[in-house]
Amino acid sequence: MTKANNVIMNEEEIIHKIRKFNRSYVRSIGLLEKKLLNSDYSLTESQILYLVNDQKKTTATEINKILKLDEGYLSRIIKKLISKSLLTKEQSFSDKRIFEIRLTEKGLKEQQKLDTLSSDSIRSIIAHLNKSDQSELANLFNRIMTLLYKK
Amino acid sequence: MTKANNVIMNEEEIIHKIRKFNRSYVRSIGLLEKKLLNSDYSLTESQILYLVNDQKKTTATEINKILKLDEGYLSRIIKKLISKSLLTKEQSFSDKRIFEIRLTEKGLKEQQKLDTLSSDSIRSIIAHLNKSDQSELANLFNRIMTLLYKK
DNA sequence: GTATATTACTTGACTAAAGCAAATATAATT
DNA sequence: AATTATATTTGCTTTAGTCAAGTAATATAC
Repeated sequence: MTKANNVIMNEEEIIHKIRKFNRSYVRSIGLLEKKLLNSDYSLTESQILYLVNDQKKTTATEINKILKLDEGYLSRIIKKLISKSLLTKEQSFSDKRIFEIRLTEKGLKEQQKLDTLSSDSIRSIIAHLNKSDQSELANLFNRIMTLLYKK
Repeated sequence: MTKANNVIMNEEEIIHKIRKFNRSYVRSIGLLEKKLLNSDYSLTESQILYLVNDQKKTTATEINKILKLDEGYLSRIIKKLISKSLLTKEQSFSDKRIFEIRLTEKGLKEQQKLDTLSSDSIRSIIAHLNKSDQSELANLFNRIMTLLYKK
């Protein structure tokens, strides 16, 4: 794996570099997402479809542990996606407060379509790099994930 | 600098890793921003203040080359920030279509406050890492910037 | 040099996104 | 059995963002 060089930076410099990255990267990803979701689904809707697909069976509360939306707002979005026949909602037998949410066939197709669009948009931002640089990039992202989130 | 290892991945895997990063990282940064801007300024407003400070003197058009907002919306936000005495707007002498935008003293103070909050929020996500890992992290972000944007 | 097009910005009217608080239903706790 | 907590929904409001038309100044084309 990528080996760290051991030049210790001061905290200010570290934070500055991260923030600089955030400004460029988060902005460019944001613009890409906006463009590519144009215009069938909102970003939030597509995130919900992604999560439901990822978890196969889920609930509003589960989704909201990740997305942290307003509960009423989430409830309405789910309702909307059900009305478009992308999701189903079924009351749990063992706990009737809970409603299990799943993708329909149509929902799965739509989510796969969104997935492809999202992959395409990433492809476009790495297209100018050769294979070796692209692989390095993936390793860099991966290493950041490890540092930030695996503990 | 960080040395690439030369294992070439296939494109699918590369894109998968980048998207995985995006989901975690962009989401966590988004949540942080939301929390910390609570609640004096919107994210867009604070971005505008950041840009005006960065560029010292700018225009709506310049800002929008970066933020790509609706022009009418931007116009209104600027108006709002002027009404809060954070910005000034002055018609250019050489081209009277153009209005030069600057931070006021108060605007500068507010932007510095936001800047501090933003730095604090980054500090909080790297706090669990030792100095060496923090430096590595900054280098990783920096290297990504180079790969993606410098060409 | 005047008509036409373009640029920079603004305004009005609107839709979409998101937040807040109260309400309903069920389950868990005391 | 009464109280508290969880999961979701609804009504109402605010904030964010879009669209199209409009004004003013400048640049370009004939």
